[in-house]
Amino acid sequence: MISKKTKYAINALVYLAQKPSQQPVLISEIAEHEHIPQKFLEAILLDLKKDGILASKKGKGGGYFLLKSPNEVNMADVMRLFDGPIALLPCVTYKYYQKCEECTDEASCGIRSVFLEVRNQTVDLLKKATLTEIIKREK
Amino acid sequence: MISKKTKYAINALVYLAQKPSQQPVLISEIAEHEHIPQKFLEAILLDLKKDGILASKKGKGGGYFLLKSPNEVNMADVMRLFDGPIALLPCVTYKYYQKCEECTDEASCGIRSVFLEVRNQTVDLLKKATLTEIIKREK
DNA sequence: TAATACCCTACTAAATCCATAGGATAAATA
DNA sequence: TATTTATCCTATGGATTTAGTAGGGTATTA
Repeated sequence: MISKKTKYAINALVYLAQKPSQQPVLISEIAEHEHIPQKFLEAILLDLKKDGILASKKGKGGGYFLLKSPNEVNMADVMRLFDGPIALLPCVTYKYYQKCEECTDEASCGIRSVFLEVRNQTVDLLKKATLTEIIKREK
Repeated sequence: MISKKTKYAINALVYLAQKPSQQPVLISEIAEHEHIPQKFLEAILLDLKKDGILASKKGKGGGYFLLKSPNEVNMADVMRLFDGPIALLPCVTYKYYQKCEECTDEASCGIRSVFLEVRNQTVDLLKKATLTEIIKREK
């Protein structure tokens, strides 16, 4: 299961992607419309900003807006940002790789082979799932 | 990521599947060979027994052995037993289904559509991943 | 300069994970 | 029948993660 944080992030991003580009949207507006606790959402949007997906404007007339193009933002990246690796085993992840102590030969491990396949298929689907794609599917 | 519990369960099952059928194997032997804390393994094997995958024999000459055939035991079932649903969202799982509060029309939800696809593909792969299949891949 | 709205740190309740401890129960054997 | 063997069962605990809340700081703009 993905965390609520990731789910909220996706909801917020889909919402922002449907607004006129570069136009700041209030945190409170997103929070209310998407039913997300506002203070919690603040932290989420900040993370998305630090990652370069969103940008913000302070003061009156401020808010958050998409920095990246909606077809550049995919679910694999968002999930990794908040929940870490997508793989189900540490030995089939690239960035967070960790060897299994019990494993003598990784290349011939049948368990690893299965979970590597699962990971690759999942990452593939999630990379194709951009904001543009999600919005397209709403119709 | 799957829990250590699930990983240990899979390791133990693969080990047992390679032993002569119906022949009891000591918890201590599995624990040592697969580098699993013995007391922790006890609880895991008990769960597998309650689920009908394993059977046990008490007393001298006792131990655990596979009750189901190795080609009937798949990774989807094992993962569900210990970690719960495989799906990444509560609204795309069958047994543990839960509606998203914010969702007005599930059928047209683009996010759900994506994660339903991921779930189906994953479950498909994991169902094909039986003990027989895993052992076959070791070679 | 005052209002607005994002930014930052710290804290917490609850749940989950990964075990460990200690004994109860059942089966085989001498 | 007593003893050994090995599974079965209950309770407990530390560490980490999750899902927030509280409260104020800082920058921008009208």
